[in-house]
Amino acid sequence: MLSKKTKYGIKALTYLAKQDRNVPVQIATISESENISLKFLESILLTLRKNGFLGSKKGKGGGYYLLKDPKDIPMTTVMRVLEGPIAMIPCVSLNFYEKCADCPDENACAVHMLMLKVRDNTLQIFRNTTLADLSI
Amino acid sequence: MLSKKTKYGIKALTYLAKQDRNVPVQIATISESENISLKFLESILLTLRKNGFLGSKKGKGGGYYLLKDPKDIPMTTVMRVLEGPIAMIPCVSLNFYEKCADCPDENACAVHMLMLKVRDNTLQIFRNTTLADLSI
DNA sequence: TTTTACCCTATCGATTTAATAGGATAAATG
DNA sequence: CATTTATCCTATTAAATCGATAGGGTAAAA
Repeated sequence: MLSKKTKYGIKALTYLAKQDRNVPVQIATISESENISLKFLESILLTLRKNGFLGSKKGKGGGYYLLKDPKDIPMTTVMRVLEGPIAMIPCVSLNFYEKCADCPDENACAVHMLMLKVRDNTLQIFRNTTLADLSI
Repeated sequence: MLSKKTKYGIKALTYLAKQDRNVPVQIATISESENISLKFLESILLTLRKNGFLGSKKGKGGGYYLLKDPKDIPMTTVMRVLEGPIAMIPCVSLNFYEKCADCPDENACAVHMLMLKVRDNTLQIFRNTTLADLSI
């Protein structure tokens, strides 16, 4: 299941991608437009800022804005920051690899084999889809 | 994340697919071979039996066995019974569809658009992969 | 100096997950 | 027919995660 954090994060990024990058947008504006709890969204945008996606400005006229061109933001990076691993199981994860405790041989494991195929495909989609593709 | 229930379920099915279909295999045998908690595996096999994948036999010489040829068991059916929806979000699910409360228009939603692509791809893999493919 | 809006940490209730406990039922065996 | 074997079934629980909220701190603009 995709977490609401990720869902809301993508919606917020998409919202920002449709705006003028030089004009900061307030959390409250996005919150109301996208029907997202203000405080929850606040923490999500904070995460996105700390991870280099957003810039922010305090005080009157402040808010958040995209730091990069949407077409230079592949969904892999967004997903990894908000959702964590793209793979369904750690033993096939590129960035969050972990060995299964119960599995003596990964190469002989049916689950590993199947989930590797799924990960390859999903990864390709996320790599080839940028924020710009989602903001039309 | 793939649940351990699904992971263990697939491993157990794979194990059974490698055996003679006419000879029941005891839970304890699979549990030991695959390093799965016996009681947990018991409940998983029960689910698989109730959903038509396995047959069972009680008493001495009893155990579980596959009801169908592994090549006639696509992973879609296994995943749906053990894991639930294949889609990452209910609004793009075929079998477990639910509308998002916050989303006024699915067709204009970035998350919907992205997750639909992922679901299509993942579904294709699960449809084209059978238990036989995983049991080599 | 007041207002505005982001910054940051802590906490909480609800849900889900993985596992366990403990006995009931049915089939084979001697 | 009693005993052993192995599945059947329900309930419970500990831990983790999730979504959301609370509440005050900080910086910038007017």
